[in-house]
Amino acid sequence: MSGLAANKTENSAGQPVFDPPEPDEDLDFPLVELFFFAYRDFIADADGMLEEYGFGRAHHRVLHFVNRRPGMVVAELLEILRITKQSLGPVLRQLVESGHLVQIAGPEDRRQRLLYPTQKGRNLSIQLTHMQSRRIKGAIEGIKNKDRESIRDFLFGMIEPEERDLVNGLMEQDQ
Amino acid sequence: MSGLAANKTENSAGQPVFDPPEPDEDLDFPLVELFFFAYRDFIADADGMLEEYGFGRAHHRVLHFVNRRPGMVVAELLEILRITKQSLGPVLRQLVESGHLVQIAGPEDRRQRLLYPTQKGRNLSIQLTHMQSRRIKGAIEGIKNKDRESIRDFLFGMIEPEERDLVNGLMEQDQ
DNA sequence: CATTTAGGTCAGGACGGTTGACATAACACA
DNA sequence: TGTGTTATGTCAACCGTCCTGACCTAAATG
Repeated sequence: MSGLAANKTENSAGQPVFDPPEPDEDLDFPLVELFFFAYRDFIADADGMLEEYGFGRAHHRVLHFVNRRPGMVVAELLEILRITKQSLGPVLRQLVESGHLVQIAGPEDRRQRLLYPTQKGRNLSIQLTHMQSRRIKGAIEGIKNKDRESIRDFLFGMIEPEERDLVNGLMEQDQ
Repeated sequence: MSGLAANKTENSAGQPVFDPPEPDEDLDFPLVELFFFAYRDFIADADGMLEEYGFGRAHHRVLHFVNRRPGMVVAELLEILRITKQSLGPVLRQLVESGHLVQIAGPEDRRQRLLYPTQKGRNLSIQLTHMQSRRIKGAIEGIKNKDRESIRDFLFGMIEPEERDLVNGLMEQDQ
């Protein structure tokens, strides 16, 4: 009974089983899967380092964006991360307790809590970004026509159109 | 007290606060962030459709790889997904109960449970991949020199080197 | 003064993962 | 035959990261 080979359609228990999908110009399996694997390994770089501090990916994201935008208020952070304040709460508290971030009352609106990295938080964030940048740099060096612009345009094109202004705002400090 | 502007280093409660990181050739903030946002929106496409079935991302990944490799055994799936069998268990059971997958005893080694999609499972997987492929296609169309090869090489270069053979094996059916 | 806003917190729950321990069926081998 | 190993499944306990709902304080706003 070798009838279940991948190229034969077969029946079992009344349930039909099927061959692998045919190649289709609108089914780009290779790029879909490469994106999945690439992101998995891209994020794994940082996971190990974060583990040493007892941090997870949520801490990483908060640390990253506070370093990118020192003085950010909590509401801005919630908007970027698209999570609720109840979910941000513990993460923020741990980062403050561990001395990676500080919260300072807003100079004009004292209800606000401006978020700043400490030197410790800045160092960790830079280390994490450094690891990820090295992987990106290595990947760009591996392609035929070393075209950083194309990669940037491609990734930007992957972002939901309505989101692009928000992301562009975040990027305005660099090109 | 407007001394907390982003370009001034300041002290508060004994904790130093800092300026945004300087541009650095080994700190590619734009691409790091674009990768984050791109993956977020790439994955969000599928989430809505999955929600209608009460499925999450774990179901998506299982459904995808079983469709790509019909007849895959459980151990192979665990290796690709890098999760434990305890964590796969409920996901697999739900997909079988909902009629998206079937499990068939291996014809040679009857301990094995060969995984096959049903027509229902195949349809859903193709729908999901179609959405994601359209986003990728749109992103490639948006770049200057429409070079699919470069994108593929870039994403492949992002994958952990020791993992590349495994991923290449998965891709061998297409170019 | 009343209302709204920024932020924090408590309670309860869901999902998706983990480790450890154990069970079952089937294969492999001496 | 028996013994050990392999493929898979399951029970229990736990963790991280999200959620909703409800409620609170302090400060700004009218």
